[in-house]
Amino acid sequence: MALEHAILVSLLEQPGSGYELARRFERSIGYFWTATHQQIYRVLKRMESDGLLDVRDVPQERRPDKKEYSVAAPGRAALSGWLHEPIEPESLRHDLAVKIRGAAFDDPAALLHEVERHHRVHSDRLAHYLAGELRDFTGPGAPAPLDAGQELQHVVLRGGIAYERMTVVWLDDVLATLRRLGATGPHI
Amino acid sequence: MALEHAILVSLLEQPGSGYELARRFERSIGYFWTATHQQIYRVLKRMESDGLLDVRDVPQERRPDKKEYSVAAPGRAALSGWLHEPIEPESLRHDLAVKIRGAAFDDPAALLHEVERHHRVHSDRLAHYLAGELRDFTGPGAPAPLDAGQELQHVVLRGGIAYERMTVVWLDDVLATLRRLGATGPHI
DNA sequence: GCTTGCTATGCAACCAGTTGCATAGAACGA
DNA sequence: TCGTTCTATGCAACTGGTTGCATAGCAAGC
Repeated sequence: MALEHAILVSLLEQPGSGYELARRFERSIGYFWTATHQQIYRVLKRMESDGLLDVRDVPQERRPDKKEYSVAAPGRAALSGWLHEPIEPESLRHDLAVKIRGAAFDDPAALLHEVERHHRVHSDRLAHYLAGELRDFTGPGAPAPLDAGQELQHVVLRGGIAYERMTVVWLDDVLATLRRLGATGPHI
Repeated sequence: MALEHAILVSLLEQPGSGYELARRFERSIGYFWTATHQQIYRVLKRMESDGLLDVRDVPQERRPDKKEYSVAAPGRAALSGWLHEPIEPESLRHDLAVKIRGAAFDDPAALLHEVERHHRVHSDRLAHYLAGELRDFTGPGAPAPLDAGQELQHVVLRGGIAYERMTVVWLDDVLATLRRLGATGPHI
């Protein structure tokens, strides 16, 4: 269950509430792990009752109070244990690829709009990541030299950038292929 | 539920038994979707009772009999309907990236073996995909010209190749970063 | 004769994650 | 004043997927 571990890493980097975690999962952590707020609240509750996390009620002005979570010693130990366990290299779950192969049994050209939409989303993500890299790591306002944590965050972000760049190039290839098939003849 | 659709695509490309599907999911379809045999048998049963698939008992010599599934008309219609629906661009679920960020709170150098192992797995997958491409699409024994279905299978395979190639390059980057951190000083 | 491995199918229990819904105070704009 | 958005938390029901286990025939090798 890697959500637990992703939460431990995120809370070690910076303690925060469930709501704040959910927003982080839409941004930086979300580069490589996603979670909804429901899932996060549930797991936080379980982790706290398991003694992995500490909670602190934080009254706030002009907005609802929040519960700030931080990592307790057993949480840190649990993360460390996980880090020393081997994990399976992940495999893809790529719906769009299923669709592309399925298009052979339908109209390939009908997929064009869908693929173009995915192309836009991945281009946007790439631009977003590149802006983040400039802001946090390579731009003039970035800290230099980076500490170990920042170096590791940067190399993970470079992975996200490489993934989005690769995906955009591949989707160009897919679009060209679909157009070629649509132009040269009917489908099966 | 994309497993249903992946099964429909696979059975349209070639009818087969649950066991054969499971092996395909370890190979070509598994480039972009994974499933265990238990999951496949269960879904096949449901799809058949929903009328999406036809079954045929096939007695075999020298090995147990099998049930050969093929796509019925409603199954084809269901696939077509899904192809015309938009889907969400997928997001990553990358455990290793969580580990890498987590290494800041442990010993970065301890991750080296793990990352090297992943590097080997992805290098092997890349070699495997490239061999498949040569065999089925670009080598001397490959059909030419390709039909629409083969063109689409090829473009999906090119996606898998691009993914593995990108991953191998990124893991080189990760290894260099971990070694640099291990060499220059202690962790947090 | 025994073990190992391959083909072939399946059940049962569990777990992670999604979807839909609910609540509630405060700010903000039409 | 009314609807919308943002912060903040949560429950309940469901679904998709994993894990562990079971069965059974046949082939190959020791």
